[in-house]
Amino acid sequence: MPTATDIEHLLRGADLRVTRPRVAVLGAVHDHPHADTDSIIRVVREDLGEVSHQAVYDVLRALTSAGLVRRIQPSGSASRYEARVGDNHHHLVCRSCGAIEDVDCAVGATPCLEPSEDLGFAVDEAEVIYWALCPECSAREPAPSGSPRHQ
Amino acid sequence: MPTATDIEHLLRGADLRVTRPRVAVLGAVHDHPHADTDSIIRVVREDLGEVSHQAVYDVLRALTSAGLVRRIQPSGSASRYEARVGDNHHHLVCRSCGAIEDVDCAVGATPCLEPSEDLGFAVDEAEVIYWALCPECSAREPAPSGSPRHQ
DNA sequence: CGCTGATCTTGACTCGTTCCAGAAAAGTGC
DNA sequence: GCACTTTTCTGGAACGAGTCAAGATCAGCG
Repeated sequence: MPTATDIEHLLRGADLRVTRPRVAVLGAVHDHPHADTDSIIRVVREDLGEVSHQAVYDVLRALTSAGLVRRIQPSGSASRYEARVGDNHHHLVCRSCGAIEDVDCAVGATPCLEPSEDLGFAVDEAEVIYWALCPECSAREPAPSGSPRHQ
Repeated sequence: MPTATDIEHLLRGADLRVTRPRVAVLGAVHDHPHADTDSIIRVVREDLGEVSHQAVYDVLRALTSAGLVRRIQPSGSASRYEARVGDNHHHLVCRSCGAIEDVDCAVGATPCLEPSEDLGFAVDEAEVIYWALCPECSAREPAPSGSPRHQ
């Protein structure tokens, strides 16, 4: 939970101008990991009053390409963002309700970053998604028989 | 490359009615691994003449939930489908051109299907994507400086 | 052959996201 | 503080991927 000043430093460190929308968005992403764009817009507006959705999209793009946030797009749901970057952790995603949890890399420090054969590709990231049913959902619909609906 | 009859058997084996669109779609997925929905529609139409996009979407959904094809959705690109199912292999995806290659699981037979801590989630699949630059693209734009555009 | 429910067609529609352009506002370096 | 540049705002409009709904058609069964 970085303070407003921490966030300011983060922005400056990434050569980004410090603006109120940026501080608010980055703060929102820190406070609500895995939030989708819509929730972020809502949180930011609670904080600042009216902010155009356009601005939020712009800011999220800027932060993403500066590497301050990471964008994740699990199948069939809108983009989500998280501020935990740099460490390479993975995600548990519930097929039913879409809940997302962080998990540390199963294999080790420099984890799964190496496919068995790289075919000449220059790999820079390994993204792992564990598809699952979260405890609540597996209680509700015990056997994910047939086809799990994860739209 | 299964023949039309093979495909028919596959469909029947999965308790699916054998219709011309289904045969064509399943054939197309076999012939064009990692094709997106649009390309599949195009291929199917070359084969059968007019087919509604709706039908193709329906068929792909049916095939996916029957387990005859697998749906993959790398962040920021449309759904793609492949007919190689059952073995759990992973994908190399080029950030620049979107090319996809199969790679076998790096870790072993029952591979990455276990996060370090599962938080009570019932994991049924681990999806691994290696983000990379393919040989052609890394020749073209040597240093992927700044933010790779992979929209 | 004829029924029946599964499948396909048609066309409109939602959703999340991006693009546009000009004007206003705000951050930064001097 | 000022000028310069970037960012944001307004309010569109446009986009692609995917979905919905109603009716027509077809596969598979007896």
